Amino acid sequence: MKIGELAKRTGCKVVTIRFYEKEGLLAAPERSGGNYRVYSLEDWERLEFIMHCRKHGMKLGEIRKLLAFRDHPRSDCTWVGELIDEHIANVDEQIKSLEHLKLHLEQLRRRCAGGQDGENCGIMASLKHKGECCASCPRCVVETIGE
Amino acid sequence: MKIGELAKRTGCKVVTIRFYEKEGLLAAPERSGGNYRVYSLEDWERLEFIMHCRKHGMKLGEIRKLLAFRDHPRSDCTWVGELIDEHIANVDEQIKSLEHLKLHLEQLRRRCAGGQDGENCGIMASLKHKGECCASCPRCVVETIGE
DNA sequence: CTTTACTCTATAGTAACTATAGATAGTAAT
DNA sequence: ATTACTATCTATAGTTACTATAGAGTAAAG
Repeated sequence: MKIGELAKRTGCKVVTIRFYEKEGLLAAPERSGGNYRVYSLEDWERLEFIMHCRKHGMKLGEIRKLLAFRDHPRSDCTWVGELIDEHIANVDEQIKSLEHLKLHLEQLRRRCAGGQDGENCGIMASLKHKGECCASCPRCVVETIGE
Repeated sequence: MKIGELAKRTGCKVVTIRFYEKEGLLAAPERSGGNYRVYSLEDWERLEFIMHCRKHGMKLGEIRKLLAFRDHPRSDCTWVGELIDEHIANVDEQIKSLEHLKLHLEQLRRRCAGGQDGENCGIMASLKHKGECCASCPRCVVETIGE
């Protein structure tokens, strides 16, 4: 299987496959007579593993560790669960932060309905100061104190 | 006002201020005898504007446009509101995506309670395939069709 | 006068790719 | 056999918004 076929089967771009090789996530595969990369089914499976990890938002460094564990699966797997826990906490934090941001943006949006010039646009004016909600919403208060 | 003081007043790091200057968001300020940057109150306000935009998740390119508009506020501001709308849509999409990811991660987490080796860890096993939910949850079905 | 803190420039590194240029290989049609 | 087209190869640079580092000059305090 050449790189293009592997790309098609996995949905991973050709350049990205080469990139993963350079990064040491995939081993350098066999080469054909014409110096083309030739992949095995194990390579395919390994790439799928990598891609599923990526879909779960894992970093390449973390995936490297998981692959190493996969290659030498002797020791205790507890850290794997903890890694997932960390990710969940992380994702949670991101969601909260984005929801908060959304509030601010919606508030900002209401400041101008358009059709003004820059001097009279409420959005432009609001971008000079902190949002109105900052004094009252807990997230902003914490951020303000933290400054 | 030297760069350190501006940094303290705004909460923006010294290096970041210099970076914004290099990127053309802040004009190159006056220099003191000893070649130190000297900032005015206008510079301060401009930096605050930039930082508030950043807090709203705007990209430097977008901020550049907003600053240009601020500098020449003749024309119609409608695009500013549309820009905010785009951001809101964007943030919404990110939230949905993260909530979906969280589901997957929680499902993954339940596959192993730890104390196994790599061969018997349900998380490691699950990372070889797509998550269970993929056949039933709308987001995954769409992604699967898209492949 | 020395120490300490601040500032300067220039360069490289971060994450995870993406894009580009130029060369080579394989395949299909003429 | 020639042409055209596609896939592959390598190496390098660009992306975003900073961050880190090195090495040197400046200012303020003791």
